[in-house]
Amino acid sequence: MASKKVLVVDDEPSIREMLRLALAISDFDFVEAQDIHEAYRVIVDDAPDMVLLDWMLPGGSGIELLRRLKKGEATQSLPVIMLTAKTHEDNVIQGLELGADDYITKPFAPKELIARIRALLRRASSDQAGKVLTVGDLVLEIDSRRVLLDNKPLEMGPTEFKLLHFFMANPERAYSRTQLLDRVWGTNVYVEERTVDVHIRRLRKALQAVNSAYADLIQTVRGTGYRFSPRDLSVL
Amino acid sequence: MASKKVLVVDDEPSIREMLRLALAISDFDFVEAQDIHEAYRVIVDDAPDMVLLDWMLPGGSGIELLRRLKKGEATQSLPVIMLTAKTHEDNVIQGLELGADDYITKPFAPKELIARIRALLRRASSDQAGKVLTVGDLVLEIDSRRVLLDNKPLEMGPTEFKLLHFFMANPERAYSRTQLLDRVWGTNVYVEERTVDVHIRRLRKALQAVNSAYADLIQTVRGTGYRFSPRDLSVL
DNA sequence: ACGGAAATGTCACATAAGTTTCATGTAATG
DNA sequence: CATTACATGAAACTTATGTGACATTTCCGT
Repeated sequence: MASKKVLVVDDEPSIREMLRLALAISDFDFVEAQDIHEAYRVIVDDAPDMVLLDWMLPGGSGIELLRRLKKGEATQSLPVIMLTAKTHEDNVIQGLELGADDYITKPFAPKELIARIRALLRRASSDQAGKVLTVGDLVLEIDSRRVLLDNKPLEMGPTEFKLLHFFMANPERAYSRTQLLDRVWGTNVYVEERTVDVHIRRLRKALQAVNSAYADLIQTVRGTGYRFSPRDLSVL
Repeated sequence: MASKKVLVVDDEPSIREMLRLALAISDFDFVEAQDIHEAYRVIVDDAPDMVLLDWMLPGGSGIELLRRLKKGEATQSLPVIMLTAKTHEDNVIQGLELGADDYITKPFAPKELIARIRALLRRASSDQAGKVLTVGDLVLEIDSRRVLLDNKPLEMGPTEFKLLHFFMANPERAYSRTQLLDRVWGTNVYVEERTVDVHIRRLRKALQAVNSAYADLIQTVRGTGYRFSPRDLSVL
């Protein structure tokens, strides 16, 4: 299973390093940012599964980032745990009101932090359970791990399933091969970029086998990568 | 006998810890949740045999969870004991009306709690008696511990029976080997994941021996685990 | 307590399925 | 057209699952 990716936002390199280690031991993927600006960029580009957010940051407090995240459609359900100093209890309240999911006061035991992260990710993924993604007559069932087109099951391998899942969850946007590798294959996997092409082809093939109109959902964006575009589906 | 699994839903870590101990002493399995969201997820994923539900919870009172459980087909018969503060007697009435099976007011003696849990589980398991699960011509009789296909008895060991029972109660969903071990073998059992394969094979073999079409009910979901899917049964 | 049947879990090997890379063909771009 | 990027088929490889056999344990009847 691809491990979950945690974004750590803290201006102290030493703290980031400590967290990197703690997370690595528990088999989490790790990305980092020193300020909220960088953090936002990482969230958009790397799509972490959750955020560990320090409250005291130079150049815009964590609260600002949190507010921004909760405003955005795509980011509002991203789980956030805040890291606060013990003294600022009012920040905690403010943070929770703004939609942080949990908080932990510094200094903290890595073990506890990991436990909280696990709990939070579990909670978050249970929101996914029972969910079904739909585009026209194309249905992707997460629970049963199946894809149906016109009520007929589609044959595809695990990678194609993940790829389609990603596309259906992120339509109408072009992704580079590198981005796809990062987000579908997982971080720190190293394969040729061209491999993506092959899986795209297999996915198209699977769709085409049942209903050829649906193969066009996956569009090549020359010089960039690929895009999943329900908008252009003539059948709809 | 696999011990019964009790889910404790309480936001106080200290109370969860106390209950964990009390339950461990009496040889119950234990799972926990801090809020109703997490609780629901645990119910779906870990299938506890009953729930100890605190009434006062942040982010959605216990009443909400209870309502949700009673609405769901699969969860409505799950036994629930509520934990309430002495002062809120009206909550008790409301809870019982909604379908809680029993209540106990805090503070309580662990001994009494255990007694109530035992009583409730006894009651609940006798409700199960006489029940029969059916998929097409496949009939599983819970109390006689028998399986019939086309009116002919199927030969299988207890583990295969439990496995089939679980599948028939939870169709159309892919389960990992780990999940199956958790839910069919029981918590804190330590066996190889691949053991599941062997039992799956024995179960398929038993089905095939009588009616080969039914062997396809148990599908391999490569990279994930297995799925029981009546939907694809051509005979229906 | 004892022997034997039944059930279980583990292993080793066979087979199947899926993935990546590569070589080559084809289409877009300026 | 020359160039670049993408599509595609197939080989080489990797990984996951199926399967039979066996050692061990559990359960019974004696």
